[in-house]
Amino acid sequence: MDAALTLFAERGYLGTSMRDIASQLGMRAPSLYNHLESKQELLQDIMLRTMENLVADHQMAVATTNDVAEQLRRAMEAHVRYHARHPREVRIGNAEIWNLEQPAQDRVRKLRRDYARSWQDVINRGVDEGRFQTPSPQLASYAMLEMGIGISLWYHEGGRLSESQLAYYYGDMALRLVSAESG
Amino acid sequence: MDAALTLFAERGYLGTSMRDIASQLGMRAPSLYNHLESKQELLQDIMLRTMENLVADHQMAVATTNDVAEQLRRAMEAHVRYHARHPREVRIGNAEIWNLEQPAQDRVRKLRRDYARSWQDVINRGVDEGRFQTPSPQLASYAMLEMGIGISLWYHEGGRLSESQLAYYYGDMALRLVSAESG
DNA sequence: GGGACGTCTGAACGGTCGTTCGCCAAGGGA
DNA sequence: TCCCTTGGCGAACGACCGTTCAGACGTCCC
Repeated sequence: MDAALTLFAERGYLGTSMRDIASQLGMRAPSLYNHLESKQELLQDIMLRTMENLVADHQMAVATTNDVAEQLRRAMEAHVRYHARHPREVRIGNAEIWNLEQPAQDRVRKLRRDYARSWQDVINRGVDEGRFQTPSPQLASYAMLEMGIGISLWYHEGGRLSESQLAYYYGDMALRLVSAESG
Repeated sequence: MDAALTLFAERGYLGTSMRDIASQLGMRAPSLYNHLESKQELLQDIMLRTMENLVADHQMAVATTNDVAEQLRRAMEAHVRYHARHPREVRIGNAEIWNLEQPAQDRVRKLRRDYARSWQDVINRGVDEGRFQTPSPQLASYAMLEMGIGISLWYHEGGRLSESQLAYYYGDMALRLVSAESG
């Protein structure tokens, strides 16, 4: 539900009441229960869908080439584009894991772990092939993941930089981080 | 208050009740009001103190040298060390701005802006001196700031990397990001 | 026309929240 | 000994929370 996305992103899960969401839709709170089970279900749907889409975009991006430097660039571009396009989802995803009840919380954590591991695999392969150079592939991957997250906080569509410029610059920075020649 | 720090960091400001905090101290909630004005006062104290200390550490680090590459390295090291040493404060600082009432919220935002601007100044100077190379000094500064924030989420003292190793590696990555020769 | 269905609603539920109040025990200065 | 301060406490406050429920309305098929 779009209204919930906006409100959760702005005020947080606990800071948003069912009455708030309903009022955004011109209804009263009880009416919501004709369309959903509970507030928690809303959060779980949002977070699971968000992580699954992110991972899907990532895998698609990595699969489009065999050149490891190009893989890293495209992974970063997909990462950045996703964060620029879905800032509300990402903000919720990063802030509200603790408010997710089990077993959904563990499912999201597993998706995150898989995502991080896939990044490390790319970097490790680059190091093995002698294309990348870094003191710690793990730290490099963490840094790259984090770099994208901030985008969801300040990027908005009409800004100085287009989404494509943003993606290109961040892809560039990812390659610099491991001292790679740009693809 | 140390108990509030831990609880706010774990469950969030809205997810923590005065009864929770009191119970962590072996008291009942009303007793807390002998020592503080309100729950909001707790949050404001934590966040203002945190940002002021971070800025102070940063300015101290940058002032210790005139070489711009070394300034960038030391700024990143101070940034990383602060996030590794004060994970609870940083987590709260990043998650709870929206729960800060005015005028404290604007004060914190201003401190953040000043901090970010100081990073951009260093990078811009490096570019002007021909020591750094980057398509966008602003994006580079955002990326560096973000890189540190994640540390507060996963670093703990007994981990595989010591705080000093962490600081060194991240300083290294900051210089790589702007393609600078290490100091 | 009539009943079944989907949807919105006011009222209300039990619970938790931040905070206030009046009371009580302990301790120290006179 | 008396008094005053300090700090902790049970009870209680009004507000708000997520959710339930019985009813009211409209729309469709028969």
